[in-house]
Amino acid sequence: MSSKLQQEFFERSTKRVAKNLIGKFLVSRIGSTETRGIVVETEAYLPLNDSACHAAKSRTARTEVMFGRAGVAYVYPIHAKVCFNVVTEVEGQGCAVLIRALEPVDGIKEMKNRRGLEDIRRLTTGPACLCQAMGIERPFNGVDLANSDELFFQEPDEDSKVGAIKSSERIGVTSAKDLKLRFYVASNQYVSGPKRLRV
DNA sequence: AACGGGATGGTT
DNA sequence: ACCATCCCGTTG
Repeated sequence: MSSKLQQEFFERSTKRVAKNLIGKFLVSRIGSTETRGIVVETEAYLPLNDSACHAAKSRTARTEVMFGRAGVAYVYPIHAKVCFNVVTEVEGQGCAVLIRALEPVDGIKEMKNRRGLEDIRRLTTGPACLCQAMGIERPFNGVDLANSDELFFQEPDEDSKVGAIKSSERIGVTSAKDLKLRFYVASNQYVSGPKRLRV
């Protein structure tokens, strides 16, 4: 029987949560539609000494939920889209893990509808893409994922062997470039990547 | 009130 | 390489 990840899972170090979320399911049940994917790429945004973390600059209306309970969704708008994070650590720190890519598992037809395209490789590769595919929109900001039936993480039934996890610099950030806080399944085709595919 | 920069993504 | 798009924090 697969189980919903609880608050304790998220109330740990941000880096550890980012790593441990790899291989878990992300599930959305909106209306009669269920979509599900395996988390294959995350990024940690730390409570201290991380200038790329939204909460590091200021505690404002936008970042308020990052200072709340672990396990709560932080959904923020960017470039007319949204990205989805889960808040980590003990309350009041201001940190979260960004979900950057999923491997689609269930509800692929609905994902295609929401994304308006057929190519399965492009459904959930990228933080804003997966939000659109899963139906995650701004009202999900502040939702407690441990106590929601609409959006939550789930432990896979069996050991869903996901490949080796690697780390790298985070994508798209303009500060704290040196921190290797992106985690991804190296062999997975749904992992996103820097635009510039330089070697 | 206005300004400018994004934890993006799609097109040229 | 370029830019559509729009929200939000900052500044005046």
